[in-house]
Amino acid sequence: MSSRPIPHSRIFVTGFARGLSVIEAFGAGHKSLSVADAAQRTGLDRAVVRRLLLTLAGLGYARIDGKQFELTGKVLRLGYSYLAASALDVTLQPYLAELSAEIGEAVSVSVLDGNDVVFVARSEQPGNRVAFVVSMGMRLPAYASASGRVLMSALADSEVSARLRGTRRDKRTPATVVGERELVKLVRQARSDGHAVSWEELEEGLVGIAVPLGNRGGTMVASLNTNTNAVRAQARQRVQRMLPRLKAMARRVAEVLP
Amino acid sequence: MSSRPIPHSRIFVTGFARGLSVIEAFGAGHKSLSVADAAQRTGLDRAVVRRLLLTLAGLGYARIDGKQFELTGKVLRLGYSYLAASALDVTLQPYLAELSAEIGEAVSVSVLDGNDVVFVARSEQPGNRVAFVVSMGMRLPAYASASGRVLMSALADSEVSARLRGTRRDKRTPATVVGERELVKLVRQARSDGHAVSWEELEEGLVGIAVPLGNRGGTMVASLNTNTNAVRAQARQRVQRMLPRLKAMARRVAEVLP
DNA sequence: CCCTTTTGTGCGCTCTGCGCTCAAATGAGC
DNA sequence: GCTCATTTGAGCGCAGAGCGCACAAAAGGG
Repeated sequence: MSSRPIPHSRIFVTGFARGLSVIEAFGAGHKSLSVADAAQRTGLDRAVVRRLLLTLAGLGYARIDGKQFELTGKVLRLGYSYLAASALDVTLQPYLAELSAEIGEAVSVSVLDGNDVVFVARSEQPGNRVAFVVSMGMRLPAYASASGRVLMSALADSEVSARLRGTRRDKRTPATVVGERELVKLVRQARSDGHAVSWEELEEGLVGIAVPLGNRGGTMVASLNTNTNAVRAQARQRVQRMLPRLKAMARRVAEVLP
Repeated sequence: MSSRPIPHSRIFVTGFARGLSVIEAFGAGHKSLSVADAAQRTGLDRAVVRRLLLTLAGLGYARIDGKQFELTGKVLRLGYSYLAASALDVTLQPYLAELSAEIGEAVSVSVLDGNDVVFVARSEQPGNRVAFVVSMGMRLPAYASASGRVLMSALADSEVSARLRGTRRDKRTPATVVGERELVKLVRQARSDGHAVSWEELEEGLVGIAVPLGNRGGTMVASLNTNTNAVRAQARQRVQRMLPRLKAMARRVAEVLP
């Protein structure tokens, strides 16, 4: 006679949904959780959480240490399913490497998840020539990053406003734009320019440059971005030199994206 | 009268386990799956898979496009739970940046998952000074990488043998060691040396260097690694110069790891 | 040492979700 | 365009999975 949150839609596997929420209950500052901790964080009954955690442990996604549960590296496979699936990572790597070498800065590819930009591929050019892929997972707030504005430019203005309204917008640096109307205008700008540049809005000294990555059909699937340093001399000219190269690469990549 | 794989252990949430296997059914070359595809790949009944996929979609982890399902960026949150939780990423970042600057090469931290080494943190030093974290997810075969050997050195020899036997060991370069006995010996070597070096075993021209990262209690929690180029002159001396710095940093880091 | 609070777990009952089934859609062949 | 074959979507009755109560066992607190 207690909780009846979902009226059993008959096509919804409650146990699965609850399990996923348990995985997400881990996170910053919650490396290990006891059954009771996890129950509190998810709002589920302790017995339920216990079964779910033991299931995770049984499958190797978690480890039991006394009464504390910890996720194992295996959970990365779940996220990896997405990355490997959206062949972005693998398909794009040679292009990213080439572009990175050309412009002398690390380049990356990101997609939109809610109000965050999520990085899914990256290539760096660290003086040393051994190409080494490390990708995935990092999140940035969409409103304050060039890539976020490019990605949001694929949405309708009303949707952009709605998302902005639903996000905490911190003034991360003095230059960060946080006003909803202003941001919508910047997204519109990105739409018509076919690129976005963010000057020290995310971090002092950091300039973000992003262009949309479309497929042959012309639908935007991701954003191609790079950064440069605002404090070095001639940052402006540098950005102006980089932009056409990013766009040229985006055009080439469009041919190979499904 | 069909499948009865698990006799209901009473603490195992089947729906959850099956759901996770559905997520993993996506992956390289399987960006989008129909209900039937996913059913075949997981070996589950179509009706079951359909419910699970619809559940994923309902929660925003998947998107429906006609009869094809696709994972969304939200699944990265699941893996991210692990990364954020194992504060490795955040805690280590300043140390990694310092080390990377000191030795002039990208450095990274990895953990063991089964037979793979998984990267969980990284810092690069790409000429530009803007520190930018991109981490997570990349996998390498443990047997052929320095970090893998260091990480396996925390296991008992018998366990190492067992894992090696259960892995396909390709000769990725002429230098790759693939013999089980030889590899066990190398792991033992890593254990007594407190480090491992892999000369062009993973990729031609690439030298991997790894040391264990322990916590105060002395239990190994990860591996700290870097790479250098085998073809540049004096690679050997360079490795000899880098090793003590890696070890010194590992000692410092041990103080801050839980 | 007793009492309070927190945590772990057994177990009966109900409601979930399984997987049979059939219907609808798709498409192949003529 | 019609028929047949095949694939996909859903309804529904039944059984047993898993819910959550309630008790037990630790873990403090005074």
